[in-house]
Amino acid sequence: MHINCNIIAIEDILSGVTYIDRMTLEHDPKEQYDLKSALEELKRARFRITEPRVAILQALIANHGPFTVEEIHKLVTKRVCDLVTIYRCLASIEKAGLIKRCEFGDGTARYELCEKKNHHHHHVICKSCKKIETLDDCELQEIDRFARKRGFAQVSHSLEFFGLCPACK
Amino acid sequence: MHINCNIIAIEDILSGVTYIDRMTLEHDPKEQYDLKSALEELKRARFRITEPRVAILQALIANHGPFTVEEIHKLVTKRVCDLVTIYRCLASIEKAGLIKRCEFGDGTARYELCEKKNHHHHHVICKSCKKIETLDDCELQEIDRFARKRGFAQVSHSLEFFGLCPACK
DNA sequence: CTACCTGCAAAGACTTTGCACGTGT
DNA sequence: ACACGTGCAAAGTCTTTGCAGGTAG
Repeated sequence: MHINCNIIAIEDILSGVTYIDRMTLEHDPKEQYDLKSALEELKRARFRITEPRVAILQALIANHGPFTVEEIHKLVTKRVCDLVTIYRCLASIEKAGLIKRCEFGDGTARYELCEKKNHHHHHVICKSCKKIETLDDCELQEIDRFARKRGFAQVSHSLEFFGLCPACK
Repeated sequence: MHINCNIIAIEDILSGVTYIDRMTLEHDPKEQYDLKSALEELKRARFRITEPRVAILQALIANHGPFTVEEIHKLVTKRVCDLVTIYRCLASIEKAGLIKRCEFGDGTARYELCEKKNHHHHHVICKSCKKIETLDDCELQEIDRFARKRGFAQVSHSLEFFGLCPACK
């Protein structure tokens, strides 16, 4: 298959978009998937390697999200595929365990690349400019005990912080 | 104004609805608003006391949520007002600080009565039966420090747990 | 070759908005 | 009296689904 590398610079696309902070785009990639290993994961999960899927993975590897479906569609250049295909591909890629769907209470889902060995983190969202920052090493590994104490199994959680970022204060 | 007390028993309405656990309906009401003080709050926030608003508050006082807009509409009996009015009333009542909007990542907002003096809590949601339980006294009062360390002000957070409840295990 | 994937169009679910009429204060 | 609230209808936003044609393995 010929992979048409239609990924364009996120700065060009998102110019004027305030709620994605440039800061978050530079992210320590030490645990991130590269394209090769991501495609291997996709294959292992019995999904086919198609141009839209490769383009989405490239976009999410090159730019640190989370991004809405629309944003991802713009990132891969609308020419690559239809918006509906982005929805469907994101669903498959999520099933393969490569990306994670986040909800921040604004009624729109966002996706971001998982890190290898499933190291998870939380977000801080500015109430004013909507910038999303990532909290690494949040020291909350044991937080699920609150649910386990209630007899729940297979516990996971979603934790998002909202506030005014230094610039908006 | 004549307040038509059209609230009917939640058991009658929600019969067969699995995702609202009966358990959560019996909730220690020590810090809950009663109708009188809730209406006073509404008045203080410059909102008018209307039949739909009274009915919604009665429903939320009598039944421990969180509930979707549709569920609240059923709780107050569809006769009281249109679904659109429920949306608008919930927005006003939330602005008055009496109820809280929650999002659990299924694309549907839910509302629940606040407790007086703003004592907040978190939820545990069963991945299988979708039952929502409330975690009181979660010992996480200091959790906002994670965001404050990043220079954020006016920090709040949303924390939801997902897992398999004892019955579904 | 065949099951899986995609494009296009349409529908679905939830929520918001416009406007005329009604009501609380 | 008049600003605020409501009903009905319509539109808006995000997401899912159906079906015919296309493609990876």
